Amino acid sequence: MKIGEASELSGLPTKTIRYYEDIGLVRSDRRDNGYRDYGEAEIHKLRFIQRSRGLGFTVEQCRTLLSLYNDPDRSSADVRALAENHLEEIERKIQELAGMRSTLSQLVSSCHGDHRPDCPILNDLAGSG
Amino acid sequence: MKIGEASELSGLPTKTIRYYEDIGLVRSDRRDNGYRDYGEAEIHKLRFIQRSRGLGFTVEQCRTLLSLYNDPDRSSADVRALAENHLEEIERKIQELAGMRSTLSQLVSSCHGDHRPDCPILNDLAGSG
DNA sequence: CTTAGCCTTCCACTCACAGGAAGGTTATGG
DNA sequence: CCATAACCTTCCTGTGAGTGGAAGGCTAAG
Repeated sequence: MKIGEASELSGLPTKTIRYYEDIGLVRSDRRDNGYRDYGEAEIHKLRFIQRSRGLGFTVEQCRTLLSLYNDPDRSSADVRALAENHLEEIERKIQELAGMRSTLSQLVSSCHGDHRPDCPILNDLAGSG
Repeated sequence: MKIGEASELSGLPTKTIRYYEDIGLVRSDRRDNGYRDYGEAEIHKLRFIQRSRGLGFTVEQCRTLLSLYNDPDRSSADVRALAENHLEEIERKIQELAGMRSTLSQLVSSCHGDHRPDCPILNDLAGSG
């Protein structure tokens, strides 16, 4: 199967699949004409990565997850630890964004938003609040 | 005042201040020895940027905010529109992260996390769920 | 025979800096 | 007078995770 079909089946852009090959995350066979050729196993791998990325794991974490997936002697504790770390990271980001949202929504609602130049948002950013 | 003190007063690393100068966001005078020299006005500007960045505005949005701040004929509606757009962006990111958190925390709690290789997290990523 | 739609490689760009090398300046201490 | 430390300068490279585009090869259909 050519890269276009692999793209459709995996949900990843062809550019991204080539990039993953560049960084050694996946591989591909080649046909005589130089085209990449994918089998079921690689598609499976690509979908695995697509799902992992969709949960916000970094590409390096995906690499680790893949190697854990392919290691029959892994312990589920290792996988869980990785996922827990990532979950904490997500939690941290949400907290940070929630703080911004809180401040910003206050500022937005305190700004009348008309043709006049007076603006509490700018006043706050300027430190006069 | 030299860049080190400007850094302390603004809360921005010296590297960042030089970068902002590179991209034309701020400026600085120079002493005879080539050192950057900052006055009150530039410090004020740096703090303005620091606060704006802290609320998650992009550097380009900071540039716009600064020019609005310096424009006596601005309308507060323009500022508010910018802030509202940004607020929506933040909301979107929070939603995305919350979705990840939801899925991930379910997966983490369904994984026993011991020495055995069987792992619901990997099973899910592999699409067998 | 040409056109469209695939595919290839390679290079540059994104964003917002951070790290580090190589070297100049200045304050302090002996 | 000299050494040393703590500043400062410019310039180059790297980050993460791709995206965009150029220049060119392959192939099926009309």
